[in-house]
Amino acid sequence: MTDISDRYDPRRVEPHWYREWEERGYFHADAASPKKPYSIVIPPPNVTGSLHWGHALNNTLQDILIRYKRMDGYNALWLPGTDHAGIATQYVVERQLAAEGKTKEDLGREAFLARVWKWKDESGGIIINQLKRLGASCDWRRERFTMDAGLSTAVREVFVRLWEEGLVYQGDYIVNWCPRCQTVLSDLEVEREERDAEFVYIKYGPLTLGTVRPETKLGDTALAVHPKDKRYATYVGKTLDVPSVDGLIRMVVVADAAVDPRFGTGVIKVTPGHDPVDFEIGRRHNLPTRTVIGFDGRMTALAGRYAGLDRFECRKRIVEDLQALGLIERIEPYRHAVGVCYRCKTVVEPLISTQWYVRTKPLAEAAIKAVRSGRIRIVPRAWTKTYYHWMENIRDWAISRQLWWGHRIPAWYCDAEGTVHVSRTDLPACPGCGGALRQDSDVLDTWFSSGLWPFSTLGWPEQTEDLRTFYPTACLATGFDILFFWVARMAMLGIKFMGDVPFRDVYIHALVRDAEGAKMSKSEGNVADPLMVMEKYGTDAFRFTLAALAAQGRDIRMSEDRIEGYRNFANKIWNAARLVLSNLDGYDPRLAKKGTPSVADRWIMSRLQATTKSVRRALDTYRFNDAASAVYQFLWHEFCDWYLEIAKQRLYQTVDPAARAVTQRTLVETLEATLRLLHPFMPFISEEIWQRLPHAGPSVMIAPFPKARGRAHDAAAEGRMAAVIAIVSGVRNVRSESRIPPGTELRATVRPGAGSDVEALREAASLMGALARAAITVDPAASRPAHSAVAVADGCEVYVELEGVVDLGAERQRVLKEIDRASREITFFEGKLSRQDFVERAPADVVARERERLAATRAVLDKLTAGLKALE
RNA sequence: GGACGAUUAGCUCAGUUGGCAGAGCACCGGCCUCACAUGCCGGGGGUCACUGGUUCAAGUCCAGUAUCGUCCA
Repeated sequence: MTDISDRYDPRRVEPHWYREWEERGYFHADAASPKKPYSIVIPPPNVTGSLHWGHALNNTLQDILIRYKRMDGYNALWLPGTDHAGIATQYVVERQLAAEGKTKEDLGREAFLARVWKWKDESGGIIINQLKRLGASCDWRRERFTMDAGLSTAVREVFVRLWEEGLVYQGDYIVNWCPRCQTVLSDLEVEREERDAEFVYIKYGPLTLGTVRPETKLGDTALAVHPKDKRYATYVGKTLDVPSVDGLIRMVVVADAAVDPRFGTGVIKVTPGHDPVDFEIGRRHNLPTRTVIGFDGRMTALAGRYAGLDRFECRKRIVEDLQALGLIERIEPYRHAVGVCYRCKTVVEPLISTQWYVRTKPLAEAAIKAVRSGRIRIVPRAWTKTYYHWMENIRDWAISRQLWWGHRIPAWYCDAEGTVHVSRTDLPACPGCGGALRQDSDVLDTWFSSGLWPFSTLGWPEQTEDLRTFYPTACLATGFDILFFWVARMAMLGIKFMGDVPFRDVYIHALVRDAEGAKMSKSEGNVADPLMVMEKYGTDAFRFTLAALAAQGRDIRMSEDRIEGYRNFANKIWNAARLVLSNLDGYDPRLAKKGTPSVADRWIMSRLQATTKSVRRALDTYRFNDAASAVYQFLWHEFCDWYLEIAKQRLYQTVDPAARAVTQRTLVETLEATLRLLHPFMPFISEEIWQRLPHAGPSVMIAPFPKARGRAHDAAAEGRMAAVIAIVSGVRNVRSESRIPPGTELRATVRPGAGSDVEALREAASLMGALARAAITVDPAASRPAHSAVAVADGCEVYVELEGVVDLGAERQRVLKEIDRASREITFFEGKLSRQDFVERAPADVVARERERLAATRAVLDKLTAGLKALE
């Protein structure tokens, strides 16, 4: 391995291993395997999408889980796929057509759909290759698309069964309409955007009210006030003739609790045709509806002389006309959030239209129960509240979309009979009269098919082996932004159609933001392409960064500094491996059996066990950052900083071949096991190095994940190493603070403390000396040499001779600093222990611990004080 | 207006059951020591937003205040 560079180059390593794993079939899960199943379905990215930071985080975490479980002996399935993304995909192709000067109507439905499929086959699913670049160990043989034949069958089956049970219905309701996309949007597809507007106070006879939408005045059918509002009580139930743009109009005044008496004047106009709240008020009071704005965003014939005007143009005209008539009291600037289409940002127009709905209440009840009973676990717990809140206030789900691209609604109309027929199979003729049928022209909301994803992808409605083995899935990992869009719907539909929850755990992770905290978004232009970042720093560093940041509550602020740090970590591992590999000449495992492990050998093995335990516990509870930092800490600050330095001493100084072999074995075994711990986080570098080390099996990817053995904690070795580390650090500290050049060889004497193991210290003396660059002797009877510094380490006194080499003033400063620190601690402990309450009421072990600490710190102080005197 | 969340080192953030405040980066000092300068050694740095309360003990539990954020009206 000495032939390879001292810089780790991920570009030379990564593409190779991914291909290898895939070709060897490691990603594939066998439904017939006797192993315990562990399955995850991917949140399907849009087929139009390309990898952004959110995907990168989401899929890295899933890959960590699945690689961990696969290594740990589970039959691990990660099922990938994409989503047909109705509006987005149709929009992409429509834009292409527009560039050719054509519209989808020019092509006709069938030709247009053919065009979309062509686009999908040629340009869709870029993200799949990007996921591979990320190292995602998905079972690509099971890749699915929401418009696949099988999934389409599932969609129809679900629609028909819901219809048969009365859970799907058609109705005239107020919907969110996008005049540009010419489709209805679900509540969730409407985004809020802050915009400046005018709050116009209009006189309605004796009353005045404020509105930001004066154009809807033409659709007013009532005025409303709060029932308890005394100011207007006399008007309630009265009919007023109020002057308006076209003379007097007749308005009834109703009382409704939906009115906020503190907002504006406390009076609102009611426009049931163009406002969701007004729509509800209208139903409660049997008010008529006037639709004055059409699906094209222009005023309808009912708008009289305003007919044909764009709704915003009309707003201006109405205000002008009202002003001319003296009907405007005043106009105030107003900033508010308007609903816009999540896709094209056009202001959404609430309109009444006929749509298909899912009756969600009965489905939601079961989904709530699943979480309450613990059948579904939401992690972190805090999100359960949000889930309940949404589920308990759920509104019926508008599932029809006026698009062409998607699952066409399986409903046929017989115009002759005036009947509707919903069917699993295409209907050629009316089952009643045999006459011609017309299929509903709408398609279903994309989330309708996504809601079936955890079981439709496994073959449902067929009772497949995959379904039996892998449903319910173990975990669903997602950002909180689609908790309602998707997670809630999967829960409802999974329970309904599978009779069991679709997943046991829902792990909600943060959203990725840029270093300034802004949401990463293409329109903001603040996005560093994650693929460029992977290219620059390596996929492993990129993934490790995401894992290390994953714990953060709601946001992750991404910064390149952090990624660079983990790139350095990868390089560190690489170089540690180079050191190990270059010292394996003549390594004979049989010879190692004849040797005895040193304290350092036992220590690093013990630390490895502790690390293994931490990593497992962290991964089992979705604490990815804890897992990542446990590996990082161990590998860098224990294995590299201490063990490798010690091992070098033993390898270069020891003549005993058995001892040398033991060291080699410890190096190999520790590094090998650590690479297995690291693999889920950094799959590529771990494989590359693992392959070069002595190992069992064909790939680290399918090697067993390390297990923590119960009795592996070696307290004796850890105690002895703690002393070594403390003494070496003590000498180094003296050197540094006293400005002694690193090259100067020091002389130091260790006087063991009361509880020290003198023999162990003697054994470690030369080792400590090498690490501290000092000649160290251990002498229980030592007295302080003149002109020496004293360090107190693990109860021992360490005298460092400063004869000639040193600035005594600096040394005095150092000791004074230590004395100050110890004194402050003593004050703290004394204060605590002097309180009667503490001693009497705190648990005995806590009190005892504090007493021990006080005694130990006092001993340190005594030694330091003596040391200071000796410097005078 | 309502709900939820946040406020800890210069920055970005951890801190699981209350028991001596942590990491990474940045900073300061010293080192090209035979794996690594993408490195090594040493070091400084915090009234845990504020005010009360519970407790022997509060960053952690409770109430309120302030500022910021997200979602919903």
